[in-house]
Amino acid sequence: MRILIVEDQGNLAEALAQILKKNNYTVDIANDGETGLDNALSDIYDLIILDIMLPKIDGITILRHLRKEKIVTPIIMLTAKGEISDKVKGLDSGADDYLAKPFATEELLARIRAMTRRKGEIIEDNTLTFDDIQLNTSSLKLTSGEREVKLTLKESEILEILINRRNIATSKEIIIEKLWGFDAEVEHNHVEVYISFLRKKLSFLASRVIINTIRGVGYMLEVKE
Amino acid sequence: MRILIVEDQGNLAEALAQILKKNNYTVDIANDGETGLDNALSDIYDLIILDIMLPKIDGITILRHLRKEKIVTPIIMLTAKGEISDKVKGLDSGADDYLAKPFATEELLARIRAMTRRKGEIIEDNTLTFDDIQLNTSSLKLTSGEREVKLTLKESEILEILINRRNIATSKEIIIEKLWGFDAEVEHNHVEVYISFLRKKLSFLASRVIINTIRGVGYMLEVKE
DNA sequence: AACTTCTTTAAGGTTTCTTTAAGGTTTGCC
DNA sequence: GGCAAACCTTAAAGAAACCTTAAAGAAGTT
Repeated sequence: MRILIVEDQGNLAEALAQILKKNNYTVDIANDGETGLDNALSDIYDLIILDIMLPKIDGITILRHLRKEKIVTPIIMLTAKGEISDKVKGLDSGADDYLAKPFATEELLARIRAMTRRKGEIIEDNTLTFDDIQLNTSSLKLTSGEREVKLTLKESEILEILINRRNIATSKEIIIEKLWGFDAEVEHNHVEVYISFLRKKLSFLASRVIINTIRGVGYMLEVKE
Repeated sequence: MRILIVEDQGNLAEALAQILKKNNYTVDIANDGETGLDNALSDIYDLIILDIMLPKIDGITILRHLRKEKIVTPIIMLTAKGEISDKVKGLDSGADDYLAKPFATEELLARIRAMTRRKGEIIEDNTLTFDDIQLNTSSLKLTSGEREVKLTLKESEILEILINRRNIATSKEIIIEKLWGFDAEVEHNHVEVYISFLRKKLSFLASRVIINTIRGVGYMLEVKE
């Protein structure tokens, strides 16, 4: 799976590339609109991540050009926070999705997966299990025995991380990076609040699962007694 | 694994180099910004530790230059305590991490490991064993037979050092350096207090393991009888 | 526009860990 | 034995880290 990143901010492009490579994508970077368009025209990519503000040729123009050339590669547009009008322009011009900077790693990966999913592909079962709880990351429902609660998106994301890392403590920094992204100005207290919400819901479910605090290290799921 | 240290304070650079070499890294030192940049441009390093305040060329400039030259080696910036704006500048310019002086050896090593970790690496099992005790350095739980106690972060760090150096006495200075950093103003009594806590917990576990004092030298784990 | 739901902010409280400090004990040496 | 240095232990003060809650703010819906 080959992805092209068209982005002039070197550090952002690199960071992105790093993440994508870790997730087994092949990545190329173009630092300005001109090279970006050239590369994209080769039509060898499965996905293009395209910044709007670019030197030489801007993202919207590239997008229009590509669609005119009948290149239908899925495209995710990157836009600075708040540039809603850009969003509209992007979608109008045939972008498949857009993402505001700064964005959370997990969110980008989720969108890429959604975007590159082939039609007819088997729809996965989105259920994660840990001891007596089951989390459906798609419907955001958490179940234990006969009881069930709805989680919010952030609650579900945090629980998902904790379930996936079951045997290793997860620090607040890791959670913040996954949920809010790189340079997000998010306090530790955010995480604490959500952990508190999750604990309340777990206790409502009367589950044996508890979220254990390891002071100075992080959080970890455990089974009571 | 080859690391470049760019740092003008000779003693700090040497101390760092010592520690890294002990941990099986190959280390080069550059004493000013100019040599540092030259060396870094060779692109043979797996990691660069870069001080911000440097003669000739400062750290931030070096960093920008490297990123411009498409050198993506992970970089850890060193900053004097409290220079938060420097931190921001560093990350903005594409640094991967920063560390305030003075720093604890273990923290530096942990960050280096995190930074140089290859993708897809198996999540480690965080358990250290010595005779009849097992220490989980992630959950901070110490187990022996059926019994289990929770350790605090510092207790766990000290025990980890003792287990890793099982056949060699560990001085208070070494422990202080690893837990609090180089020039930390920490008394020997701190270590004594924690050793005392650990002994109490070991005895609660009814383990055969004891912490032996070697007067004038340090501490060492041993098995009773 | 009113409503609902989710997310963020903020404050105060609680718990736990770390540090301090002081008095006691052991050890080696003269 | 007497002394000093090194070490041990403990309680309590101090400092962090964490928890919880309520309410404000944002976003999306009807």
